[in-house]
Amino acid sequence: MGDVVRSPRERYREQVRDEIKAHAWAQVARTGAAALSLNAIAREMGISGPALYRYFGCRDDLITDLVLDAYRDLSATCQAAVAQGGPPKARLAAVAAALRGWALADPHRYLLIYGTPVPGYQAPPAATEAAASIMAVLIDAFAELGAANSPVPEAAAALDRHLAGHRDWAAAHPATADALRHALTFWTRLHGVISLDVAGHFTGMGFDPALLYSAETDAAVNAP
Amino acid sequence: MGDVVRSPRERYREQVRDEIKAHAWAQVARTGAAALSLNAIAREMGISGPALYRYFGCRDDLITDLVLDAYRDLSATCQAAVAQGGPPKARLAAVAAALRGWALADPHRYLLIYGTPVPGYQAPPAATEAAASIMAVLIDAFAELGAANSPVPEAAAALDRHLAGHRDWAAAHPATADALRHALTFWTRLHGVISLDVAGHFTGMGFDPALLYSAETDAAVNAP
DNA sequence: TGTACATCAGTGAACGCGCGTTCACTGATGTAC
DNA sequence: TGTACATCAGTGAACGCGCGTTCACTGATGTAC
Repeated sequence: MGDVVRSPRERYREQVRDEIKAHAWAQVARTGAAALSLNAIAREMGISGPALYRYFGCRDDLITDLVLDAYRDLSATCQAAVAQGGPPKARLAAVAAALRGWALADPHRYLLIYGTPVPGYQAPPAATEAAASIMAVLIDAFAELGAANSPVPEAAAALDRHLAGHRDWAAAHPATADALRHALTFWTRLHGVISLDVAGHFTGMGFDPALLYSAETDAAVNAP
Repeated sequence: MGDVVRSPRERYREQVRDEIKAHAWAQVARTGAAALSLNAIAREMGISGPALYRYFGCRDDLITDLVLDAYRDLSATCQAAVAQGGPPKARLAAVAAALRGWALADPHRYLLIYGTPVPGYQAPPAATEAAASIMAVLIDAFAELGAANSPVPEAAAALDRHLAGHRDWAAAHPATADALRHALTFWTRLHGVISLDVAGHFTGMGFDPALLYSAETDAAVNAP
């Protein structure tokens, strides 16, 4: 409140900020975040380089904004997918599909948050929190799903015992270690397929990554 | 043959090439491959920048050399792990352990080949072949292991049917689609854990990635 | 409603930096007679 | 064994480029009386 009514100047500022970010995203999509250049953005916008400093303190501030926007957008996408309702397994499948769709729509945006860290750039704490909120969606769904009936292999059971005492990342969640393990596994397996796909490591192999992704989603949802 | 006896000059050339590459690796380890600089390497070596052009045609040639060396080294590491003998499952577990050890020993080396592509750099065909030789190790092991007894879920069965007709990447292998699927799954799952680990996405979460890795290795080896 | 003042977006010049790459050269090392 | 020549590693100057960032400024927009 209070900022609901904005002066024309404030509206204008926000507009230009958004335009800068739009060009930044286009540049990230083209060459990746490491090559992001303030001068290039200014050139594309038809303004001088120093003008950008009215809107962002420095290059890293811009990147931080992009990172946070990406996290927020992905988090919202996952939450929207899970909110479609239905049984837990269907909702998890929906999250998986949404995640892949989001990643393929703009590979460099996915790589910006989950790929090789940008050299010299340190992500802010808010990014970690945003990442945690994405995990929370998964934890909730697996918690509702409950443990599988099939016996848990020893390696997985060992992980469960460990997670029971090492759950800082899910401190706010009352979920069982079983749910935490499933959420972690879901995340790493889907990331495994997506990141190799997005980095081009499947090209030339001649199979359809979508089918591999489906199989992995299914396996992660139904894992013991 | 013929190049077994080398002139002092040839020996010297090779020595300097190796030294350049050693410094290049150190730089990659420090800041990643995208930031690799010929001038910086020359400076570290106490020679002038242009001197490097006696050894590498251009910056991309150096990167290509690093990429190929990384693939070759990883391939040899996996082959050595598999060659330790024992039943297929034990050998696959050995490969998994070797892979993680190799990645953690030099995270940026792993990211150089499996991470976000270096902007503007196109990997040579030889790199794809090297990558295929790593997959071959996995395919062989799973082929020897044979299909699991447990029933195959529908999503996995669908992938099997697809792979039976889309196996360009394993054209040289007589392995069943089942073995191909297991090899793919093994690769993507382990990559999922390793890449998130190496990119620092587990830091602050408070659990031990090694246990997650063990559980995933176990699940991939014993998958239906 | 009109005037005086404050705010602030954007400019253009400049700084210092590091990059990849070329070029003509020097001087040491190796080769052939 | 000694001399003449060819090879070739490495140098230093230079090219053009783009980067992030600062600074003093102009001129338009908004605010207060």
